[in-house]
Amino acid sequence: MVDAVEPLKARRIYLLLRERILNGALEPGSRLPGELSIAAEYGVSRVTVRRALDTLAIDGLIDRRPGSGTFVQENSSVQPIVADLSNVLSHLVEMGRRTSVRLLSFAYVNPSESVAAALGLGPGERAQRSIRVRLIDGAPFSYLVTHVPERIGVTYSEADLASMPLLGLLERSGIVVEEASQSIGATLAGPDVAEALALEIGSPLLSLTRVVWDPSGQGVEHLHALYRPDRYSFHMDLVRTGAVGARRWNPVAKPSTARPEPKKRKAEGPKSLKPKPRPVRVSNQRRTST
Amino acid sequence: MVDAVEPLKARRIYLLLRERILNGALEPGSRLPGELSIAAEYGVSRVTVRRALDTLAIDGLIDRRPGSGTFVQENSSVQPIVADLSNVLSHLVEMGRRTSVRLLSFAYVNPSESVAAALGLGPGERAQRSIRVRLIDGAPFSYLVTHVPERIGVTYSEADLASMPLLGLLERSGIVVEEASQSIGATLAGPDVAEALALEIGSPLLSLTRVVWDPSGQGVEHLHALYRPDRYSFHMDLVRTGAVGARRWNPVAKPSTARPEPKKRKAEGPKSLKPKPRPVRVSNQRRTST
DNA sequence: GCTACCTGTCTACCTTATAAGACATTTCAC
DNA sequence: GTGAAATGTCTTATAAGGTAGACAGGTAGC
Repeated sequence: MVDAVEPLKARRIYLLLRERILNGALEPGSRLPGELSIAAEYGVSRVTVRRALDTLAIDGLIDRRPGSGTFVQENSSVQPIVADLSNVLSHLVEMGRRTSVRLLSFAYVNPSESVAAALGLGPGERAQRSIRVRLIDGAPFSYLVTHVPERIGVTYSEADLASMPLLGLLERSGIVVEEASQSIGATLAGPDVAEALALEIGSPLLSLTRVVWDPSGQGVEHLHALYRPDRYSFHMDLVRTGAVGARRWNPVAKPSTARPEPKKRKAEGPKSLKPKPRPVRVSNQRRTST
Repeated sequence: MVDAVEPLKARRIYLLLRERILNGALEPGSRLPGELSIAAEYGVSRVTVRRALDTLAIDGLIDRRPGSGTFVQENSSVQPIVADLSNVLSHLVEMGRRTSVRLLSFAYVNPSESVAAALGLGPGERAQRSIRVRLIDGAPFSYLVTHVPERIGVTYSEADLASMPLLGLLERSGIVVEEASQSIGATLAGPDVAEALALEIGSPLLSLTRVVWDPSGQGVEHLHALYRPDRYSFHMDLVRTGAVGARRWNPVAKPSTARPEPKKRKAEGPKSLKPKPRPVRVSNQRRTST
């Protein structure tokens, strides 16, 4: 990694500005505040801001014009892959893009206490741990650490894992996968993950932890996944249900068809991670067709 | 702001050790190598190692015993609030905890292009923008930026917004809220958000963007929410449905009763009864800074 | 042309991180 | 008890990151 290692504050500001540019909060073509304004905003000196801007310029994210200002490059906003939460597995195929997997690690280990508890393993019981990185069009976007009870893990090989989704392997082995529970959070990239995902240390990551059970309530898979938010985000559609006073949102069970591929990409500037500001009338269509 | 942000090498070592602790490579209760050994291992001075260990101690991940050694803490994980995705609004009340709201900003503005597009506003059409911070037991955990079309925003007052949920206000005003679309990602805390959430600049945040429509397909609310992942995370239970070859996950429609927070952590014993795939809370992710 | 504001560049100075030790104190195995 | 090894607490010195300000030169609005 070329790294260039800017010091702390400069790097932090670099990451923050980069984030705002990539997710569209700073619209392409627009002018950044002056270096002195940025310095004041973040409470640092102008030199430090300039170091951050230097790196952004190297990245090709900004265009600095002496006398005029610093501008966000036009093409710098990126549309992340969108994973529909109700259809977690098949979305990648639907996107019609090429994904591949790199298997970083494969071993039988004594799992940590939290993993053992989640899977319902007894003390001393081992688990197969694998670490994989998923790439789309050659670019890594997820870092997956899975634990599977040893007795289940032995039903497939390391080579299998490098070429097939884990859930598919489990089902091929006759494991019935029925229920799962997952939570979503955020964290920062540590050294290993940063390198695997081609990120700077300290970059933000989406974090997903999922435990999968078979019908008997026996844990069959523990997944800890980290996603690059600029390349991957979760999406879901909701409908409002329930009587007045007890209303709540329920997820829409969508058919597993592909989402209409976005044709244009300009200017949408998805605030944070909004995948596609989604044509407003779509809800109309769906409603009438339902 | 207490964090003191260790510098480069110390931070790198902190992150490395932290990762090894969190993913179980360093077993809870076990002793770390001596400070001098660690220093030699990473090629830094002992002072630097000690700084990293200081931070780990503040995080509660290690226990330093003079003369004896440094040990990995047994558990001590902070449980964040858990928001069930299918019941996003009411979970806070269900938790039986006191939440309050601080209204930071309230104004009618010209929305950014992306917000205008999401809400279906015409050019020049204004929107009411409010910025609120939610606190639980006095501790801030979310930063909410909402945009509402001006014609709808005028149906309630600034004081209303400071005391009632926005969706409640909308429904009180006769707006029928029917569909929504949201996506979840991760980002870094900028200066204003960091201050509002009592975080360091550059801390990781969960990001949620939601657009709500009425039955006619007209956008009524655009929400951009940022959550402290150490205090708030999303959770969902899933079931596997569909025929072989077209299987996918579907969310479980749960009754809106409160979930007893599972404090158990051990093997769960005989789980012959399958009906309750109770979420075994996995303390995978931990706060990273603050 | 005048002016205000921007980036580019440089200098001098201060603060902090890191290194490399010395030394005290505690713990634990023997 | 003794001694090895661990953390806690200093010191001194060097390196690196960050600050503050001045100044040159370009650009654009008036």
